[in-house]
Amino acid sequence: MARNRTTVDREEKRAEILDAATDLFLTNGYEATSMTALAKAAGIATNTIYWYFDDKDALFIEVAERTFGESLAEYGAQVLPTLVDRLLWLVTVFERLNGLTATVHARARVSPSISTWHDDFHATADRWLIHQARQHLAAGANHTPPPTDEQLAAIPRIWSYAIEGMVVHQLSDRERRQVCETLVRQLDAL
Amino acid sequence: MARNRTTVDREEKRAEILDAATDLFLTNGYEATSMTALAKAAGIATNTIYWYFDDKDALFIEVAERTFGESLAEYGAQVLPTLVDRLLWLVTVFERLNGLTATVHARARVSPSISTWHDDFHATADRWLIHQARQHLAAGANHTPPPTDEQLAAIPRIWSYAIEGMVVHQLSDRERRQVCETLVRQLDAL
DNA sequence: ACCTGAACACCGTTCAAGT
DNA sequence: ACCTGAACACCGTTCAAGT
Repeated sequence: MARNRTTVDREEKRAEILDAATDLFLTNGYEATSMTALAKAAGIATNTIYWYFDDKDALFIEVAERTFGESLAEYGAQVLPTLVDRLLWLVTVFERLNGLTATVHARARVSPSISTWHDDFHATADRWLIHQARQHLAAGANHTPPPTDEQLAAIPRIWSYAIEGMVVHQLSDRERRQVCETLVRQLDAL
Repeated sequence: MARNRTTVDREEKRAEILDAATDLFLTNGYEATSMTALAKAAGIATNTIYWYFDDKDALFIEVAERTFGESLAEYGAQVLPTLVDRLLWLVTVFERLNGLTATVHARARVSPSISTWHDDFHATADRWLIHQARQHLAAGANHTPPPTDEQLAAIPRIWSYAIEGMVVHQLSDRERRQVCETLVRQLDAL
C-alpha cells in the first residue's frame, strides 16, 4: 500500500543522509563538518536535512548509535579469551569513532539530547563492564575473600574513564596494553 | 623610561582582557563565549582583542594556565595528609575549570597550539602523580616486594584519566570518594 | 509530503583607515 | 603603537514558496 511505500522511501533517504554524515563525522570530525558540506555529499539542499532530522545533534546521536551498534555486532563474531583482550578491543571501538568521544563530552554540556544519550550509553557500558569483571573473577577463583559489591562499584567507572582517556590521548598499542594489564592486575589484587 | 611604561600598560590591558575571558569561559564555557561578548565585557571593540592575542585558542591557553597556576598556589597553603585527599583535591581543581577539560580534548584535535599545551600539561601532571604514588608507598612500607617502575608506569595515566572522567561525568562527592579510595587501594595491592 | 532559494542571526578573523 | 568600523567568509537554522 501507498502508506508503506512512503515509509520505506523515507527510511531510505534518511539512511543516505546518515551514510554521508557517518563518513564525514568520522573522517573530519563533528565540528569540522558543516551542514552545507554534508548536504553536498548527500546530493541535496542544506535545509532538506531538517525535514529528516531535528538538528545536527540528532544526526550525531544516530551516527554514534549506528557505529557502536555495528561494532558490538562484530564482538559476537570474535573470540577474545582474556579480559585484557576485551578491554583493548573496546579501546579500538572507541577509536573508530575518532574524535567523537571528545565531542560527546563537550556537547553534553550544552545539548540536552546529547547529554541524556550520553548518560544512557554509560549506564549500558557500566553493566557490560561489571559483568566482564565478575566473569573474570569467577574464572580465576584464586582469591580469598572475593571483593564485595561495594568494592566493585567503582570498577566500571575507572575502566570506562581509562578507555575514554586512552582514546582521547591517543596512546600507542604498547601503552594501551600496559594500562589494560595494570587495570586487570589491580582487579585481581583487590 | 618610555619603553618600560609602554610595556606595563600593555600588560595591564592584556590582564583586563584575560580577566573578562576567565570569567566568561568558566561560567558560560568556551564555545558559548563569543569574541563579541568578550569584547563587550572588556569594554573594547571585538577586533582589538586580536592586537593583544593571536586568536581565541591563545586566549584559552592563557586562561587555563592562569587558573591552574592559582589552584596550585593554593595547594601549598593546605594540609592534605592522605593520598585520597590529594586526588580528591585535584578533582575539585579540574572542576573549577567547569567544561574546559572537555573543550581541551575537543580542540586539541583541530588546534596545534592547544594540542601541544595539552601534551605539556599532562607531562607535568604525570610527574606530580607518580611522585605522589611513590611518596604514599614509601610512607606505608608494608609491601613485599615494592612495585617495579614498569608496574608503576601506567598509574599516572589511570589516575589522570579517572580524574578527568570524574569531572567530565560530574560525579557526586560520594562517588568521587569511592573512586579515589579504590584507586589508592589498588595501588597498595599492586 | 517533500524539497528548495533566500534570508536570518550569528561566528571568528582581517584590513584599511584613523589617532 | 593602539584602536576601530566595516567587511569577509563562514555557521546552523528557519520560512515562505514551490511541486
